[in-house]
Amino acid sequence: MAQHIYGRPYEETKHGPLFRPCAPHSVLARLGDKWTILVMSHLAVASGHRLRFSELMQGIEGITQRMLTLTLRNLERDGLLARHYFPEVPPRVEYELTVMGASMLPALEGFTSWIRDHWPRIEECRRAYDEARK
Amino acid sequence: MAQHIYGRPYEETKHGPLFRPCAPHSVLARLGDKWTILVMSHLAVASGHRLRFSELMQGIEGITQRMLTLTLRNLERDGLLARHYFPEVPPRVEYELTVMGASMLPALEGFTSWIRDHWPRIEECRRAYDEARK
DNA sequence: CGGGATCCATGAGGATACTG
DNA sequence: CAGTATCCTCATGGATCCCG
Repeated sequence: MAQHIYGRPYEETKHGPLFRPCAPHSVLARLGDKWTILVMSHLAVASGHRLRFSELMQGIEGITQRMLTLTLRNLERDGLLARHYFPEVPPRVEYELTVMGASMLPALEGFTSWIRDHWPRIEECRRAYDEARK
Repeated sequence: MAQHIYGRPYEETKHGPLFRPCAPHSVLARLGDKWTILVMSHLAVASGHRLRFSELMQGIEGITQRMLTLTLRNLERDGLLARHYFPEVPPRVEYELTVMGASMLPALEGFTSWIRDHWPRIEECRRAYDEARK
């Protein structure tokens, strides 16, 4: 029988619950990568007007051209980002969040605040753990 | 000046907002890995009684001993999981979520439901994107 | 039983150079 | 300006074997 806990599906077997890796996890995996949230946040702040490639680069400390390009392509592929290309000389490209993309960060806000509230304790636990095994 | 958007900090400069990679992101990165959520979910279902290493292995399809060990160690290090070791022969080890660990999945539930609601559309966007560039 | 140790394949991510 | 194209390093994760 299919069950859920906190939105995650599992099957109830005679040996106990059985969890499987599932496809939607790719969304969390993407969010967990190094630059995605920073790019989306920058676009969210700009909400209303689009941002150019160079503006995004300037606004995200340490990102390289390559990683910005890859991050933007992945977001575009998922339908979270719209890319507007103008074949002028020199070329101009503008980016903005789609409606779906704009709805994502607010949905994550509850968890973001959980992290903010618990981060000091987590850091403390890590230090204690590392210290005990040094 | 320090500002925030959806809980994420950034600095307002004369060239526009500036975002930096920040440490708490490691929590999201950990959640984005392959097994963490499945392990935590299994422990959450068992809430009230502890689970043994072998029970966790059985309940998570495809996980190897090595990855289960690594995932458990990381959770323990962050203070999300408690490990109880009994030096018998053969040895027995029991795991349970800490109070902080137990509070994490509920905090994530809002975003989990966002994923569930938007997943079909994301899949559709990916197919369309891949099709257009084939 | 619950790992640790080791080896290996893959992919993320960084540095640099080049281009339509 | 907004990328590609290469090359490189390192971390993640899988497979296998061994051990107290």
